[in-house]
Amino acid sequence: MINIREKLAQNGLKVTPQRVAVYEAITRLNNHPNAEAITDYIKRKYPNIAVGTVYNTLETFVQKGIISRIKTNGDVMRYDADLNGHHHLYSRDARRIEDYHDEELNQFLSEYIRKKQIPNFTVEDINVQIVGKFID
Amino acid sequence: MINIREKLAQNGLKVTPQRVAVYEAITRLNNHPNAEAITDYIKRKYPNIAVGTVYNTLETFVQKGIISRIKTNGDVMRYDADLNGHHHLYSRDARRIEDYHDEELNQFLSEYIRKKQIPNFTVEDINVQIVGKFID
DNA sequence: TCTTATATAAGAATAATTCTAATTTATATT
DNA sequence: AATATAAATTAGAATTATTCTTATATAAGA
Repeated sequence: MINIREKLAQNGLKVTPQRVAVYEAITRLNNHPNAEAITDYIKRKYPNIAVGTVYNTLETFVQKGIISRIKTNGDVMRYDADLNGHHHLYSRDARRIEDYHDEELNQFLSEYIRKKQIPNFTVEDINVQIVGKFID
Repeated sequence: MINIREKLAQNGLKVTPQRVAVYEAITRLNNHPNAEAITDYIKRKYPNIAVGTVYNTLETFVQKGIISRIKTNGDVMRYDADLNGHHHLYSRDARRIEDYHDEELNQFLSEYIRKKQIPNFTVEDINVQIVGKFID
């Protein structure tokens, strides 16, 4: 578990209650929330936060590598505080997104792609989206 | 190469010049265009097409499985007329997206995921996004 | 405590997409 | 070929997510 205050300081960012709140919202919600869900969550304790601040903060965090953005299919941008290389399970409509951790798969893919040598392209990250149906 | 007129008929869709134009724009542009690029392309020959029609048409095509939408990272929705299972290479900013065809990888992944049996999830599609730098 | 660069609030602006209602058209039927 | 009708298109208004602007407030170092 990351200490967000330290992380902010390490990145030369001021430690503000808004930033701490945004980070906590993402980890607490824990379901790849979008900006609106994050804002709503924060407003329960901190009703005056401006949406612009939430968007700014999210952008800053993504730039600094504190969180990541998740690519979706027709849905709005969503965010993830888990930075351990992992993949995602998507419902068809991408409304629901869950983590899929699989170290064996990570190993295989980076090795495979490294060997394959894609011409004119330097690989930085590999990302698997598994689309299907959640049963529950 | 698919005959779009037949494809429309097969799907119970009327064969209109707008629909044909949208499909042709996506195949001709061939670089995962967004709705704006598609509209601009069509307007050169067909200046009166309404943006709403382009959006409707894209949505209809996606529903019917005639084209696919591509998930991106902060960019707008983009479209692909190539339905042969393939993956994508993304630049960091996702401005540039290229196809990555690799049948061996497809084989491996579907086999791997099938064996792995993700609990409470039925896999329908697997999608690899390779993020990195294009060299050229 | 003071200074100042940085961050935030509030709301206006923008951009992508969707919606609405009137009109037109593709296709099935005569 | 003409007609009927369900479906599609147009034009522009509406909506929604996100970004921008500017004045004010604040964190952190001196």
